Order: sequence, then structure tokens, then C-alpha cells
Amino acid sequence: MDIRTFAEIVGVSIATVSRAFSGNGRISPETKRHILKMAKKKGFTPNIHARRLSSQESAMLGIFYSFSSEPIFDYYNMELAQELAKAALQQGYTAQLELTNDDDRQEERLLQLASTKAIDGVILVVGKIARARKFLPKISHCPCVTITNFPWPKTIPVAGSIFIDFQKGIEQTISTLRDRGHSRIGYIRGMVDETKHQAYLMAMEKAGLDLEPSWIHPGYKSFSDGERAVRALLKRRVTAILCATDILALGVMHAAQEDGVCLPEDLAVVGMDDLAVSAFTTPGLASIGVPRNHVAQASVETLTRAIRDKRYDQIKTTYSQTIHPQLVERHSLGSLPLKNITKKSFDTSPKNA
Amino acid sequence: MDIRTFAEIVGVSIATVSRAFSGNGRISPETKRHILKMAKKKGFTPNIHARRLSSQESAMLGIFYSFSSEPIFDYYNMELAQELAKAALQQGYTAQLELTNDDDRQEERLLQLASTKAIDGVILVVGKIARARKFLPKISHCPCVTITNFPWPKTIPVAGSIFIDFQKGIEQTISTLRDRGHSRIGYIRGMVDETKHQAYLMAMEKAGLDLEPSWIHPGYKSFSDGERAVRALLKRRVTAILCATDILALGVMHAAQEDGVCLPEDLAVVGMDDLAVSAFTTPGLASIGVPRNHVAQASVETLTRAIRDKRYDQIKTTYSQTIHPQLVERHSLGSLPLKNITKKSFDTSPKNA
DNA sequence: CTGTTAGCGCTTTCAG
DNA sequence: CTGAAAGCGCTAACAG
Repeated sequence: MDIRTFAEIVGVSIATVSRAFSGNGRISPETKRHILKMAKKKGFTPNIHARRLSSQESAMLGIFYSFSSEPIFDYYNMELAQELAKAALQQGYTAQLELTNDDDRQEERLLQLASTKAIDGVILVVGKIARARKFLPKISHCPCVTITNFPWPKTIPVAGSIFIDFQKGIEQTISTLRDRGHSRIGYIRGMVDETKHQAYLMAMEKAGLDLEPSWIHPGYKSFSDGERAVRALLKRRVTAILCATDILALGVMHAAQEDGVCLPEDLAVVGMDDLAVSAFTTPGLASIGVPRNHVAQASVETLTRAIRDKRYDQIKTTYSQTIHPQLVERHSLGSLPLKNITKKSFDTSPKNA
Repeated sequence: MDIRTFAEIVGVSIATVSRAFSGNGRISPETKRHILKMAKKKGFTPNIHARRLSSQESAMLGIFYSFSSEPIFDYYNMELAQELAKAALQQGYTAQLELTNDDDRQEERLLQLASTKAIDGVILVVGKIARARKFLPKISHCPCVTITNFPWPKTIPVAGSIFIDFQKGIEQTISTLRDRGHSRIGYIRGMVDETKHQAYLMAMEKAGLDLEPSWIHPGYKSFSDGERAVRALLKRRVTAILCATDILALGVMHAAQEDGVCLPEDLAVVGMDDLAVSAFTTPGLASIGVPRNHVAQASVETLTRAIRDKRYDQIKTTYSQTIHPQLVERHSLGSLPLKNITKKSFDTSPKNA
């Protein structure tokens, strides 16, 4: 059924029907109620394409990320996407999750959606910045908020950027580990973790801990490398390992326990992200936890504000926000301080200031 | 830029431009190439809404599921959704993931999308059938494929249905456990697992194993109930537990190990679904694994075929498909047969035929 | 093979 | 507060 025939049935003009549904323009509450009631009764639903074509708005937020080689690597993105979808819903928007395995295709798609107003705004979870730098200018008319693990460069204009800054969390983790008697704390790098890596180095220094280069394991992709990483680090007599992601940490725990290493007695493990599943591993995985709901809400709010601002033709500014994940303590971190090991370890670890 | 001005720039009619992009209608390869090239150069992209409004097609598949109370419970749906998105992509469609926390809203949304052709078809992951029965008739014009853990009732017409039938997998699991010396095999029910539950009962019987009602733990929702479930079952001297989902199994493993129960020596655990994370728990979680990529491909293929059929006005039939998940063996299942425990257990377990 | 034209179903001034 | 009418940008016959 189309608006015209429906309007005829109700006995009003199509304009009135339109107003009843869109909420724009003046309409008496009475007729509005009547129209809505009749619509339900007669089964009329405004055509979404016609509406979007005409209004140049879609009430959709595009959310873009790429598939990984294995689903397990997508856990973080999936959980985040879900939170984004929730947050969008709360703001009266629907999330258009655009998952791709092909970057070119994704770019093309983004361009199409953005330039035809199929989405009102876009949230980009960007790992490597190279591509973004290239195509963001092409959709400059479409508000965009980025979510990154590094500070967003001011040279690339966006409506907003959410920076997930692990530095404090990493410092907190390292000093916690130190306070519990650890001095040989290794780090397993992720795929794109320059910022985290730096934070680790700095945290070790701040904690007054020495550091051997061999305690840092280069970034790796698949779990099969997990065993190698742990073994390599254990050979270096590391007593704790910080991992750039929870997924890496899962791999580490798995491999370590297979080798008969007791967690957390022989080895403390800490991940990053705090996936939902991390609370239920054995032992529970301590993690520097990204508050995904906050990230999601911040992104969506920033984005919707940008959309409104734009609609009212206001000046374009960038709203930046930094979010500081904090250490979530769980069993993999080892027993609480000072009780069992601390005294002993203060003797054992010669490097403590 | 709109098609008219672009057509003018290129020096052809708008119809020709349309043909160049849509692939429909006759057009010389030469002009087509030229138009496409110019489009890229001038930055013209066909308006997606106008196109859909006019063609009454969207190349979108709606995928509907509801958020759970906690993200961990959504793992299965998220992984499946991702596979569905992949499969859709391969067929030239885009997935519109519609995640909701409110069933009414979801229904409304589905109605809107379906009735205005915002989606060409819909894939429904349906747990409880009650609601579906009510609103499916309302979108009878929109091809729909369902994914369920029970056989789809013929009384509710759909374009296709994928039935994930755990029966064989459950039988396989029970008999494997029996062959490894287990006779007291418990079961933890899920939220909606009538079919699985029946299969368990039947499998126990087929395996010639006795069964006490107390070995079956009623379905539960949150992990906090996990401890209770395991403890209750362990009190019944159960030596193996089958769980209706991997998530339940994770909870069981976590609680058991916290209580000092050794896995798999003291207790074998098997889940269902085979989440990506299950391969990386400690011990690795054996699971009756849903081949999500097959499920996804089957659903999407069935759906796209239905869409085509409908377009060509063919007769409507229901394509049903049954998928049989199989046991994926991992450490939580216990050591391989006959080597260590079998002999002993044949003596110990009096109930073996 | 290409151009013309009549819609697709709604929003939004602009009158009244 | 409501109605009339002019688009929104494209597709799909129908001519040529």
C-alpha cells in the first residue's frame, strides 16, 4: 500500500500522513493518533527508500570493520560492534554493520553509502591509518568518528575520534605486577601495537624495572605461534607476561598449561581488551579492559551530534575523546599482594629500587 | 552529483548511464566502459535509495537476532552472523544485521524492512517459535529462511528452513564417552533445548546406559549458576557432563577447576556449538560443532534462490535442509579410548550391558 | 544499441 | 492545521 491510497482511505492528504509519521511539521495530535491507528489497522508502512530519497536522511550509522582470517580474531570487533549497535539504537539510529574481507570493496561500499546518504554517518574502527588517510577526504561530507589505539592525527579531519589509550592501564599493570614480586615481565606484541609497545617500555622504566630486549616477543598472528612465544619467554625466565590482546593471552595460557606450567604460580598472564570470555577461562584472565559500552556510547554520541550540527549548518569541529582502560584483576594475575610472595620476591629480585 | 548532470557531462542519456551501472538492458561494452571510467573520474555514484525505490530491490538480506543479557551469550549468534555476512557477500548481497534488545521493536522493524523492500529476504535465527508463528504471515511476500535447533513445522510457510540437528552428534558423543569408560554422564540443559534434551535421553538409552533424573540439570542462564550445576552433578558422582552449549561448558570447566576438580581426569566435559574460543580454553573444550560456514552458506543460498524464484514468479516451495553437527574431540573429553581407563571402568561401572 | 518518458513513494515548501 | 504540487534520483518499458 502506498501513501496515496492510504491517505485516501483515511480521508486526509498525503502530506498529513507524512507529517503523522515523520513528526515534522505541524499536525494536530488528534489526527496524528487517528492516522497512526488506521495505519496499524490497514497495515500501511511508509516506504523507507522513498522516505530516505526524499529527506536525504537515513537514520543509519555505518560501522565498518574487516573480517580476520579466523573468527577468534574478530571477537573484539564483534563485541564492540554489538555495543555500537546498542548505542545507536538508543539514539534512534540503526547500525549498518558493514563487514568485509576485501579492503577495496569496503572502501567502495563506504563511498557509495556515504555519498548517497545511505548512512548519515560512519564509525570506523581503524587499525592501520594508511588507507584511512587516503579515502577519508573522499567522504568529507559524511560525518565520521574513528576508534583507534593511537591518538588521531590532526592532519586528517574527522568529526570525532575516540582514542583508547592503554598507557595508564599498562603502567598500572606493570606496577601491580612489580608490587607482587615480579621483576621479569615480558611482553608479546600484537599486530598493530606501536602505542602499547611504547607504553610497556615506559611503564617498565617508571616501575624501576630492568628490561631485556628478549623479553619482548614480536607480534604474531596465529595461535600456533603461541607456544613458541611462551616457550621463548619462559626460557628467559620471565615470570609474568603482558599480551597486546586477550586473544594472545588465551593462546599463551593454553600453551603454557599444556607444557605443565602452572598459572599463575609459575607465570602471571595479563591480556588487553577484556573480552567477555576472559572472565570464564581457567584461570580467569586478568586484562586491561576496554569499556566497550563507554567507547560505543562515546562514539555514537559524538557522531550523532556531528550529524545534527551538520544539519543545522554549524561549524565543523573535531570532538576528541580519550578512554583509559583499567586493569581488571583475575586469577591469572596471581595472588593478592604482600601475602605470599612479596617479601620473598623483594629478596629475590635484585633490580628493585 | 545526480545521474542527469552526469549523463550530460558524458554526453549520453540517463538511461544509458543507468544501464552501465545496473548491468540490465543492452549497452555496448565500449560506452559502458567509458561511462564507468568517467564516473570514477568525476566521482559519480548512483543514489542507492533512488535505485532501490525504483527497482524494488535492495540486494540486502536481513539477519535478525536479539541481544542477550550478557555479551558472552551472544558469541554463537555473533559468529554465525559473521558467517552469514560472508556468505551473503559471496552471493552479491549485503547483510543487514538487525540486532535488537526489544522483541516488539524487532518485529516492527522486520515488518517495515520487508514490506518496503528494504531487504530482499530475511534470515531468522529463531529460538522460541511462538513469536515467529505470529508475525511470519505478515511478511509472507518476503522470502524467509529460518535457522533452528528443531524441525521447522510445516504449518508455518517459509521459503526455506535449516534445521541443525544435534541428535547424531549427541549419540556419537555419548557412545564415545561410554567407550572411554564413562557410564554416569550428566546433562546440563540450555534455555531452549527440548530437541537436544530428547536426543540425550535417547542416546543414553541407545548406548545401553542407565540414567538417573538427577543427572540432568535444569537449564540455567547465568554463570553464577554454573558452580551450582557442576557441584550438584558431581555429588551425583557423574564422571562426564554434556552441556547444551559451549558457554555452559565454559562455566562448568571454570567452576570445576576452581573447586580443584581435575579436567578431564575427574570429569569429562563436552559442549555444543564449537565456538571459535573453545579450541583455546584449558583444557581444550570438546564440542559438538555446528559448521557455521555451512549453515550460513546453506541459508544464504536457499534464500537467494527463493528471491530469484520469486522474481521469476515461480512456484513457491520450501527448501528444507538438515545439518548434523559432529563431535570435535579435544582434551576436555579425556584420553583416547581403551588405553588407560576402559578396562578398569568396565569393571567399575555395573550398568554396562 | 540508445533516448524518452512515466513512474517508484515520500518530504517539503508554499498557499490557504 | 491541512492540502497541492514540485521534486528526490533512478529504473524500465517503449520507441526509435
